[in-house]
Amino acid sequence: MVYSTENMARELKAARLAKRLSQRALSERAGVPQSHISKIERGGVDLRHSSLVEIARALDLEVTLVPRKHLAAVRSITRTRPSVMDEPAAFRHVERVRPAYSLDDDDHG
Amino acid sequence: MVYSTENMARELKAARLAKRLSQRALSERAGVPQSHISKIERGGVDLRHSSLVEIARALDLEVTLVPRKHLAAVRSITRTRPSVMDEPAAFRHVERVRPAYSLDDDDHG
DNA sequence: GGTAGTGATACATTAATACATATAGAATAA
DNA sequence: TTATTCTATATGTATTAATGTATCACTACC
Repeated sequence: MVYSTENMARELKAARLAKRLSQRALSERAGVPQSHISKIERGGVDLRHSSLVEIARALDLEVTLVPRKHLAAVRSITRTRPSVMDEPAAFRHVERVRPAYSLDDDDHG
Repeated sequence: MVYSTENMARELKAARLAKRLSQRALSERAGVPQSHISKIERGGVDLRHSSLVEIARALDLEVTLVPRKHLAAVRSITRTRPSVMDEPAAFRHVERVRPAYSLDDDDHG
């Protein structure tokens, strides 16, 4: 699976958890089956752009194109640090995720 | 075709033209057939995420998720502002003043 | 025990991307 | 004119996203 896909999957999952939504709740908001949400978050899907936008918006996120040279500045604005205790108990057993929307890039120069 | 797709198409085309690249030149950079670039820019394709990322990177752009509440701030950076590192070192200590949010925009919804 | 909520997974089906290759039309330059 | 460049378009094929439905394991709580 492509790096960009896995990375996006992590970001979406982190954003969902930060909003304390279950996959089913998100699936209703976004109009996508829960089974598909699951597959997406596990990195098993190379999302179509329109689908990504739909899901992102259901999470109050917008998909944007940022010039590379402005990436650091953008990251400094969008960085957040969700606390473990912000999550509902039901989610705490879930694998811990990194900060939402961190644009940590490695792959590809 | 979906709005988000058309909008992305416009942004990609604008970015390509800004870099003064032909579709063919971009297709070689991104490893995608020129015919596909054409279709994309005409809004006839709902790109997969990995494809979008490839093409965007060939244009020195990164696909990012931005929380809606930070959109205005991000746009004000992205708009056309030169990055800090483009300035002579001697000016970098000067506090940056933020112009009012520019209203010109081709949205994102 | 039972119930409810969560996420992962399976399956069949439909629809669409992505690709290679080729070509046509418009504009420009030699 | 000819040649070149750029964009739009067409055809055919393989891959796969997306959907609908359903089930299973696990956890938490009554």
